[in-house]
Amino acid sequence: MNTVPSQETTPSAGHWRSYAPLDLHPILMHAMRAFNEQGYHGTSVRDIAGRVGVTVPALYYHYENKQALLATLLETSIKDVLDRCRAAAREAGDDPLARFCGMVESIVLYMAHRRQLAFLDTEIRSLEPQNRARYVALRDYLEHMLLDTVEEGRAQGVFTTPIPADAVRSVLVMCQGVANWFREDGPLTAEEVAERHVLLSLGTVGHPAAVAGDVVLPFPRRTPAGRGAASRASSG
Amino acid sequence: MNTVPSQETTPSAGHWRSYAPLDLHPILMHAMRAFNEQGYHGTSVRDIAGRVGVTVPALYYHYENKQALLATLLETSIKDVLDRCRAAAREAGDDPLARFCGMVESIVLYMAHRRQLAFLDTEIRSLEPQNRARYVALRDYLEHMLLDTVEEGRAQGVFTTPIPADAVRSVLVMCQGVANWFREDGPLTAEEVAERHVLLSLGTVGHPAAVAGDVVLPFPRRTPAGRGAASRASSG
DNA sequence: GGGGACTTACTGAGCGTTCGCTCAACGTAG
DNA sequence: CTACGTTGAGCGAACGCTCAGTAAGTCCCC
Repeated sequence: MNTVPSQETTPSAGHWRSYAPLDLHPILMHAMRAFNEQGYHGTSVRDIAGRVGVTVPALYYHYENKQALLATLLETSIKDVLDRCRAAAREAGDDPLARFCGMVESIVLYMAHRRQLAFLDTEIRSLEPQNRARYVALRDYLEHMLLDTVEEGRAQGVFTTPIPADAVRSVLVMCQGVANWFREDGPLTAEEVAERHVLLSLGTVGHPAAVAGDVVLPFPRRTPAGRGAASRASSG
Repeated sequence: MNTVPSQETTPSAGHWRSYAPLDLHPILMHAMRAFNEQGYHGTSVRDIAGRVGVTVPALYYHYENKQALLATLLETSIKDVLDRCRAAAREAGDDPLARFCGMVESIVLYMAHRRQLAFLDTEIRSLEPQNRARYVALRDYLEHMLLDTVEEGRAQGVFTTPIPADAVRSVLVMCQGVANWFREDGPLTAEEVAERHVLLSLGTVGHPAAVAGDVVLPFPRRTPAGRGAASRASSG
């Protein structure tokens, strides 16, 4: 069966910014939560079944095994980021600066809105080689997309970093990091976090205007300053 | 017993840059490797004992339980980073720019030279609340140190980021990220990676000179360009 | 519209294995 | 003779997973 969320693939403009409540098969939903709280190996099949409110065999009726749960979740997740990032890039057109900003925004929005799915990235180690290979290939593709944009921007003099590959990896790492600390009830909305990370990322790839302070992004805040990192809780 | 590495705390200048081969009690060493490869819950006590070449009870003679192995490893690790980072900051003196660069360099050097220890950071979730609290407190202290420096630099006009707290968190995330992908046999040495991350971090906190290209760091390379991310292997 | 064939979603029981951990006993070095 | 470091044997509990079986629905044929 492997019922998967409808994936929200309507092609309307800016659709990559909109997030309906996560709609996963109940088994996947509870597996995701359990894996987040206890990790893959720390979660038993009985635990997942218990959360769902069914027996263990019912779970095996829907999914081949425990591994398939994780693989399905991770693949669902990376494909959604990739789709949204591609949509953002398409919408931004050919200008490397706009593309870069759109891609970073889309990725960070995902990390915040789909935090629990995105956080499972820490569990790739628990994927069997074949599943991991598929996942890593998709993640590499995302990195490749971003790197192409940065290198084009560099050719046009928009980005000044002498080390685009390292810059892109760092940008992705810090975007991914959002899934580690973002909390819905924190001081910043997902949109604000995305905006801030666009600015930070521009600095990382060396966009002079951003660093000189010439790029003025609106920073609507729910708290006056910025220091309070909401819940620093180091992870699940 | 809980034999712990000699910690290399000689107070000579720049000592935070030097890394002797990791010298851990064999049990800790093999536990570290196993946790890296399979995660905490994915590793059995029997597996660790087997790697060490002793029986299970021998292991329990030296460490209270499996949890103590992880807690000891993580605490050893974070304390070492903290010591080195403090030493780097002390050596840099009062100038915020120099302090910031030194601290970032020291952290990245640690992530590369002590990759296997640093990578265990992904296992904090498996720490019991008490152990986790201690670990997180130390990590927060590190973040606080860096934030103070950045805010002082901001007051002096050295850093222009309007969001220092977010910038610092991002910098730390991207430093920590080094432990995920760095390989000793990759195209870059630990020192080169540290240097590059100093530059990237300067961009992230908005150091204008870095982004304008005025800060020229030497970039000795083992490979001509930079794109090749060595082994991207997503994790352990 | 009644009935056989088939499917979907699920259950209780339990398989064999492995888990973290313990205990009594042992050789050896000081 | 004592303390240290280790061992073989094994505890109870939990693990991932499978089995045979069943209630309820859907389908199409006549």
